[in-house]
Amino acid sequence: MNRETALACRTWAFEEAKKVLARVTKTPPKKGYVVFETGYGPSGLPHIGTFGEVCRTSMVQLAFRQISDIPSKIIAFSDDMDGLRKVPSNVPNPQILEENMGKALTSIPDPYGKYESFAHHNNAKLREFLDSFGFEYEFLSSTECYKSGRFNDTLLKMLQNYDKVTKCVLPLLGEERKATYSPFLPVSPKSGRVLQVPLKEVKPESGTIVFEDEDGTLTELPVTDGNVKMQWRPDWALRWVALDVDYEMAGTDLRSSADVAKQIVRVLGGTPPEGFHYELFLDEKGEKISKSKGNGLTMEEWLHYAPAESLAYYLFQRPTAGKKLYFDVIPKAVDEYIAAIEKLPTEDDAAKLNNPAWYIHNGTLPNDKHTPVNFALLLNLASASNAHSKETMWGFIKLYKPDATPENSPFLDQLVGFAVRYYENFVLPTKKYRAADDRERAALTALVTKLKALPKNADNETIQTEVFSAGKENGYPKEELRSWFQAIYEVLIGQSQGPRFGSFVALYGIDKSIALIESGLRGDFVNKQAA
RNA sequence: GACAGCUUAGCUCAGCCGGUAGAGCACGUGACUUUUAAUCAUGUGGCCCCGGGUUCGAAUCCCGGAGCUGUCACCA
Repeated sequence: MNRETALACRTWAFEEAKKVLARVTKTPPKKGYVVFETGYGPSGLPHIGTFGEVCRTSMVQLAFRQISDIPSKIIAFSDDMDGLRKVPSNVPNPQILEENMGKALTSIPDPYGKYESFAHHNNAKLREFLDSFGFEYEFLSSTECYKSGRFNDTLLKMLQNYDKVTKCVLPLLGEERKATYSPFLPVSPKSGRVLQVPLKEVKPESGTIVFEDEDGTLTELPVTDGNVKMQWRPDWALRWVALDVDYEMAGTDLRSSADVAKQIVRVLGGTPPEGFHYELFLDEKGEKISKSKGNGLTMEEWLHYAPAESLAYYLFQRPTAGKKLYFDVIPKAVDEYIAAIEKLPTEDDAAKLNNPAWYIHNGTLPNDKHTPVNFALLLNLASASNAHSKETMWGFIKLYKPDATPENSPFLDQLVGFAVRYYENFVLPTKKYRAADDRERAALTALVTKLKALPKNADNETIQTEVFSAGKENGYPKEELRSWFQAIYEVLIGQSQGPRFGSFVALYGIDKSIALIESGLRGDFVNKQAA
């Protein structure tokens, strides 16, 4: 990739990368590489926000690689020394967590019983999650950073600037909290809990703080080596300085806190990282997605109905705009991704840099994402054809694209699986069967007779002809044939529209189709629906 | 109240370092099909939120305003 071309690109990812380039051009990083950080709170499991942040940060890193030779890495930082404040609802053995309230997450036994601590469990889940998408990153544990002494120098600097640091945070706090606020949270040597207590004394010269422990004893602890954790805003600044972070993006909800953290970095004589604030996800009505309300889509739901690449595509689109995240955006994202991927090989470098697919595939041309059929078509096909299996779907696909097979179009095969799920979860529940009236009953009965007379391997057209004549011979004049077919769908499939019925029978199987019609005549579907 | 984002076709949105307004869906028409769905072709449809400014020229830049949405206790 030509550097000039890359520098001319104006997508948000390149604009971000250029900010980083300007930063390291001004003061080259002493560590010899550029650090992109993403943060993660391990009291819960990874979710779409986690994915979005790492995904987007990776895109900025990719852009940066096009405009600079300085090596770079992404750090996934886990805040696993935070005290546990709330027992998550979806965890087994909640009493274990209950008993360890307030302790650092890495000091609490794993309620799943698999890892050495609750945080280790959640960290493992995070890594598993990130790895499953192929992200490249270096994992860092807050606890390890504190305990190993990696943060010591910066912690001492924080202590020397205790008043200034505190002053940065105070304007953001409510009156009550202001009174007791301290940027340092001592870990009680007795209970192991991370304490939110006012400090009795701050001793920069000895590198210690004095506070009243839970049992009332006056205790003095060094701020170094994991004896003390920093409250989250200074904590953020702490690792920006200690790890010399060059870039970190954050949601707009953290804007003011990020600004405070930046101030603290300056107090310590550092340069705050570059970064921008992405907007939060909204639901269909433009309201904020929250777990308690249960509105909007979860990451699992998205991945249940569409490939991860489509989600990455969606996340690439204007991160600074609030994005509505609900089911209907998925098919569009999938199809736009498909269109992008099809276009990519034909584009010159400048155009590639404007193509989301380039970012999604880390600047490479994937050769296994081709599909001759788009997702919208598959969704329609699944609903129309009553498809419960990929095989049925493939039968219909072959009518349109005779050359396509699951073997030569694995990505399409994957999409077919998603379309079937969509059908089963969204369309099936809305089906409304009705009973056949007398004319329909006569025609359907005639159809059964005709189908029984056909050879097992009769083709679409032959069957279609029989369907047609069954209607014609049983009271449907030519101009009413439309309602004959409509009746077939309403009685047998529970929809007013369906596939070409001859094709349907050929694929579904003549015997099975006969059984289906007989069930319909008996009223099985209507009864089942009533029950 | 402070700050941020959004406001462009019926819907969802793209475009924005200024140069005759775009896509998908929906809708209309046609082709194909012994019905429908699908597919293909084609078409209708915009005071680009309002007002001002800069400019030969503004959806795009600047100023002012309106509406919608979000964030701003504690915790992280």
